[in-house]
Amino acid sequence: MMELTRKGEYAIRGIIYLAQQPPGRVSLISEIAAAAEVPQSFLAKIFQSFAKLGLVTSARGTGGGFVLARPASVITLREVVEAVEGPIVPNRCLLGSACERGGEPCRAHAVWKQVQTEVVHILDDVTIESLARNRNLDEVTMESLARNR
Amino acid sequence: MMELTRKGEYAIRGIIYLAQQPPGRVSLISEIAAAAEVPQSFLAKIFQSFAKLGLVTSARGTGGGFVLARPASVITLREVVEAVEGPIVPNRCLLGSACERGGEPCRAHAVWKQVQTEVVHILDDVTIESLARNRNLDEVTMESLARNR
DNA sequence: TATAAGGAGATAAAATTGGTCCTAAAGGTG
DNA sequence: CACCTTTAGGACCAATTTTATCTCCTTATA
Repeated sequence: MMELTRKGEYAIRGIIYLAQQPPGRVSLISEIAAAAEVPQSFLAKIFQSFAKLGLVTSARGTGGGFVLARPASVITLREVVEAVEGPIVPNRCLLGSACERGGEPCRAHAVWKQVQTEVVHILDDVTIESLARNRNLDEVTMESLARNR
Repeated sequence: MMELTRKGEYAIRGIIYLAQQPPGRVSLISEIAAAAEVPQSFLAKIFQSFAKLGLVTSARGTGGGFVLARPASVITLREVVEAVEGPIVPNRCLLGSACERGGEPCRAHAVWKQVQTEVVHILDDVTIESLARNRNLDEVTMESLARNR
């Protein structure tokens, strides 16, 4: 349950690669795909989404390619995931008022709302910069644990 | 992203109905399906899973049907969801060591672990009894008013 | 005129959302 | 006891949707 698809996985791998490049360096989709080990044609569409949402800047033609549109420190994991997977919604009932049966929202409505809030909060607190940084995961874990009290 | 399927939705609706019955009362799958407004043939399979996992007790033949195997107060939402949707896993990489690339786990590994822990914790804290209970006093009030008329 | 992204499909495989039909168990009846 | 009805168990089927790619054509640009 609640699984990220390959699209989300590839999106993260791809944008982390971009974040690891020297600032301003332009990367080709072919280069990113090779480095992140993801299918190029698939990644191309993922980066189209990124560009449309203003996460990356794209340029066509010779010398074209992709660059982060903002510093990696102000791009959150949530933005990246939602860019390709859509909003984080543990149950459809959180979208339209689609869970109303007999005039009442579904019994678990408040629980799903809580799950959504929690997950969004976690992903909002993770920047692409922190993921791109070369450090051991223990440190990252300790940090987020500390933030969460 | 991270959506519960209809199977999970139906599972919750179905077991809540069971929890709302007088203790020991046996319910037929046809009855549960009608009350919860879910396809009977689909619900039958869901309850098979419940039975196999010991969430409900089933009996065949005349007088047969389903009863909760434990008090609703000690059945958690997590158990119900995992019974039909499988373990709560926001990313495949949390299962086998399938996210290793170049000897390293994926960059976001710790984040997914944290998400998993959080969600599991929330769902573990919700009992079917709490979901089955009448939520607001207004409803109860309206009901007894209607009865007294 | 290369080059590289944008965008519109096309497609195969897998998962979802059901349904059908037969079997097995349990109770009731003559 | 034999038999019939009832009700869950289980195997299998099928339509639809989603996932995961790929291909090809267009557009912008150095």
